[in-house]
Amino acid sequence: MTTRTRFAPSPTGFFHIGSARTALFNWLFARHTGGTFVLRIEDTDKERNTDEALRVILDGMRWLGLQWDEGPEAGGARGPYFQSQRGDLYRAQLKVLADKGRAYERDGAWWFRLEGERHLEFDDFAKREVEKVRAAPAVIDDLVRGRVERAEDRDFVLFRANGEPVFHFVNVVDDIAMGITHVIRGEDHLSNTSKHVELFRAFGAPLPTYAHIPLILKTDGPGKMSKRDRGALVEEYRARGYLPEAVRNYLCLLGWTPKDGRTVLPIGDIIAQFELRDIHQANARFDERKMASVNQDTLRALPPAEFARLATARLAAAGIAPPADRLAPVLAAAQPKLSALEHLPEFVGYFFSDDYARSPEALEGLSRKGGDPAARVREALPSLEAAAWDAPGIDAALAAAAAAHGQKPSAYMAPIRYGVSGQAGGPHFHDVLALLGKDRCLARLRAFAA
RNA sequence: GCCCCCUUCGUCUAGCCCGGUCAGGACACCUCGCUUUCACUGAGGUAACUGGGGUUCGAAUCCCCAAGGGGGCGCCA
Repeated sequence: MTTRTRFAPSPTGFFHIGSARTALFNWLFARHTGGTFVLRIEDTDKERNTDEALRVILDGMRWLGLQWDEGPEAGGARGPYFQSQRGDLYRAQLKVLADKGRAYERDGAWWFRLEGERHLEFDDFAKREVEKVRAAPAVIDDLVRGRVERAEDRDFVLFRANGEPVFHFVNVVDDIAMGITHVIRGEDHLSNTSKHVELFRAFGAPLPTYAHIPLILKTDGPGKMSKRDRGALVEEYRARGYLPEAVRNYLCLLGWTPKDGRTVLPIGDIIAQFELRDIHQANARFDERKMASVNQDTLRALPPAEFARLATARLAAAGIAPPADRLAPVLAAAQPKLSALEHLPEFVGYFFSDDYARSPEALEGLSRKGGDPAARVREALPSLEAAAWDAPGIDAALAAAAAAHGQKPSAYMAPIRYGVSGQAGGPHFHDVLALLGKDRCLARLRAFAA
């Protein structure tokens, strides 16, 4: 039997990192098993569904490289893939349940009828007397959680009085109609799964295999990641210049661990190793620093041509667009030292303009550990002016200045770097000086020392 | 209030199923090295089995209880 998984987002205008991870695990499992990955849009709540909201999801999925086999803009034999277009099916399936005596109308809405002894009881949560049912517990054989039993104890709504079907109903009807074999979703759905099992059984349909994956929690503070948390939205990483394969790689690490012990690895290797049984049971806390570290490693490992392509676009967006022949050597020097594309403009901007920003924090740090940076530059200037402008020549100049003023040669490097770039860090010292050229370096150093 | 899930370094985790290792790795942090900066790199270091009972010669690992964390309980998805 070929596997069929699905990701069924509701277009809210955001692509939450937790949703992306759910989509990712469904995609990974489909790819691992050679199955089909379906994208279904749960847009039953008409109020807040817009084209832009849909785009956020589709663009985000494609950006992460999670191409779906069936769904919007991909087609497929089990469509349409928008729930807003499947109303006839839902009404027909409601009638099926009604004919079996498992659905009934009350207060203008249609309800699912549980099987079991009924009685009235005061409900502490609803704060009123309600009709409870002693139904047999639904049994879920979850690939991640193991055997879970939970009993529903109240009839629940299938169709609202306004004629719209509710999530639990459309979700199950579609999963049956679309032949979904594995339901991989967040643990927040585990308690609701008993409703879904009741529906599958009422329809006489076989249960899919369930895998409820752990949630992603806030970095600090209580609860799961929410839209308002920093780093919670896929589109945020895209805007900041994160590499999609790095974001995807990090997401794999929340709730799953590669068997080979690597943390940064190609997606093909992840697909080959990915098993639902290996998904963790405990919730994972989001760590932006580790994500940044994965992004950094991925960035450094990029083929230089690919790095150059992305870097050029990033710089252009910041208004820095030098000719390719001037840019290429700078980018070659920058790639091994850069932590994120996001920082590229200030990392290399001073190569292309004399109007660059000086970092006050960098100056403060320099002064704190090395004395007066301008004084060091004044000491080094005469020998630099006489130096041959290559690494040995500059080293000799620094050594001469050091000998004359009772300093270590290294004491001059940070002040000189700051003098020519306004930064505390950057490409290798010698690369910076060579790429800027002697004249520009000396001019900047004189200005700084004055 | 009721129900469900979970519990190893600050964080992500390996180990747990099939009891016996100085409880391993990664990120972060700290220290030192690279006559010489750096968002680089190398070498070290700090740091964890939630608690209590039980079974056992022996428990992170098996069982029970408690506590803590998370989720669900809607005519939202």
